[in-house]
Amino acid sequence: MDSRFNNRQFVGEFEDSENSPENSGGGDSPRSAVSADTKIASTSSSKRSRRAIQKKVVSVPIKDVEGFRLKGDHMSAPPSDSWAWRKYGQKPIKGSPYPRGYYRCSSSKGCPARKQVERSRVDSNMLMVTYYCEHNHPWPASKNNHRTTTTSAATATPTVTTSVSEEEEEEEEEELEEKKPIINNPSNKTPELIPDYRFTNLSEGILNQASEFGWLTDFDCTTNCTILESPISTEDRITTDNEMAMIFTMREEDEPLFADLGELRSARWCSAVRWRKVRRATARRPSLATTG
DNA sequence: CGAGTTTGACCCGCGC
DNA sequence: GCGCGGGTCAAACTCG
Repeated sequence: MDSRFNNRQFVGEFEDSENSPENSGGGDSPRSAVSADTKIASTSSSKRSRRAIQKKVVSVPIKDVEGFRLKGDHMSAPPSDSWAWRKYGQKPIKGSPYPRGYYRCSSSKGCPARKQVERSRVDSNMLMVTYYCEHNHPWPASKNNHRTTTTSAATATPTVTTSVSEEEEEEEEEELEEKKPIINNPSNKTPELIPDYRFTNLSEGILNQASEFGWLTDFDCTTNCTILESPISTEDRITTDNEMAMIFTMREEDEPLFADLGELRSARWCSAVRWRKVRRATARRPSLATTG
């Protein structure tokens, strides 16, 4: 355990797919002869390769979700991510005053991608959006191919977490061990002052992972990453020793990519990505100063 | 009329 | 073995 990384707070959450609720129960009902495509993250995945499941968690401040409204307990519009989603269920979640909505990708027939939307039980101003997709199935890589038909919420400020199966993590971990940069920060500089080159290797690793997630590859991590150790939300339940955050600062030339992000653009930051691999790769990194 | 949403029921894995 | 909790189904409903 590296206590330096304890007690940090992040937007979003991180779980291995196999430990996620989706794999701990239900959803594999034999009564339904339909929808092998709907079972991708269910227990039936044990018959598939564990690596077949990928999970991405995005945390969105509700205030940034244009069109997001609550009708009683119901969400009238999930956070838009440029893809079309069809709601197929909603469930109250124990311990949370807010229900969880279940969405299936409707952008292409048979698309196995799903997502779950719920309000953070810790910070009710945040929406937690969890995406699931088979590892060998292309995420809706093109925003154009998956234009959402739901109410626009394109001003959302996403914080993204990706996860991969343990099996794959182990392989990647070996690769990262080889690449692992020795990072020191004796000056305890704030993240903004930390030279980007310190994290170049890490960024490459992230990009390899991000390539699985279409739009995430839009980010040029190699030159625009800042690693955060500071709290970026009050989401304290998701702090673990294996997490850290990366902020992708936005360049002038990147702005058209985010032209529809409203306040996000003015904030000049696009996304935060926590990635367990990065945490491991930076195990030797001393504490960084926090940012606001 | 088609597409999307709501909602109660059903199923299954897990913990006790 | 049983109850609980989470995920999904599918009929009914709503909306454009």
